[in-house]
Amino acid sequence: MTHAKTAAFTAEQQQLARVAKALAHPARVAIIQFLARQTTCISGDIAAELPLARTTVSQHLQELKAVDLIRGEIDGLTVCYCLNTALLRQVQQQFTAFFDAATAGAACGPDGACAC
Amino acid sequence: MTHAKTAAFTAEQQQLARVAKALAHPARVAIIQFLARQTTCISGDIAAELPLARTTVSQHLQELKAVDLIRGEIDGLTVCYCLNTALLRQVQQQFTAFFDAATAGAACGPDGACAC
DNA sequence: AGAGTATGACGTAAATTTACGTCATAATAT
DNA sequence: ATATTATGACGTAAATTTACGTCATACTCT
Repeated sequence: MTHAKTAAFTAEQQQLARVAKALAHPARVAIIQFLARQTTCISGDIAAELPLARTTVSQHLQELKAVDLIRGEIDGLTVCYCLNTALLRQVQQQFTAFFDAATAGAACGPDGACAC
Repeated sequence: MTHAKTAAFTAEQQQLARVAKALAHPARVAIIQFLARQTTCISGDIAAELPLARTTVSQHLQELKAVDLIRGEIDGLTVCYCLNTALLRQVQQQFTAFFDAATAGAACGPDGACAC
C-alpha cells in the first residue's frame, strides 16, 4: 500500500482493495486457477507451470497466503497448497455487491447530464 | 506490473489482473463508489470527499481512466467523470466466472488429500 | 482584459513490488 | 550416514506506486 492512509477508508473498501491487490498480478490469478484445477493439493509444481523462477512463485504464494486466499500445510517433503474456498466465496459476494452498486446507478450516458 | 512477464500469461489472466490492480487501492474503490452514488457527473469534488490531496486523487482518476473503468470529459471549467458501466458489467462477469471456477473444485478439505 | 477557480502535467521522495539468485533446513531415498 | 530434492528465508536491483507540491493552461465571471 506504500504510503497507505488506510485509516481514512472504510473497512469494506480496505478489504476489497486488499483482495484486489492479491489478484493484481497475472501470476497470482494463474496460481489460483491452477489450484482450482487440482484435485490433489500439489505443491511447487506450480512453479513449473508458470514462466517464473521458483522463488518468485513462492513469493506470490506467500502473498496469497497473507491475504488468506490460500492455505498451505507441510506434508512431508512437499507443501500442500489449497484454496480457501470459504473466503473466496465470501470475497465473491463482496465483489458482486460492489459491482452491483457500481452498475446500478446509470448516472451518465446519453440520458445523463453529460455525454460521456 | 513492474518487471512484467505479461507475455507468458493468458489475455484473461492479464485483463483480470489489470482490473484488480485498478481496484487494489482503497482510494480507487472509494472513487468508484462515490461516482456510483452521483446522479450528475461531478468532477473534482471527489477530492474533497477523500482524505487525499487533489493531485493524488487526480492521479488515481487517471489510473482508473487508463483501465477505462471511468470516463472523463471536459465540460467547461469542470471535468465530468463517470463510470463506464458497460465495462463494469463485463468485468463483473469475468470476476464471477473466475470466482465460480475457483470455488467450484472442492479439492482440499477434510475429504481431500490433505487437511488444509 | 483581469481575477478567480478547476484541472492535468511534471517533478520528486519514500515505500513497495517484482523477479531472482543463493542458502539453510528438512525429509526421502540409497 | 549421505546424496537428492523441495521449500522458505534472506538479500538485492530495477521498476512502480503513492502522495504531494508547484505550475501552466483553460474557462467563467465581472
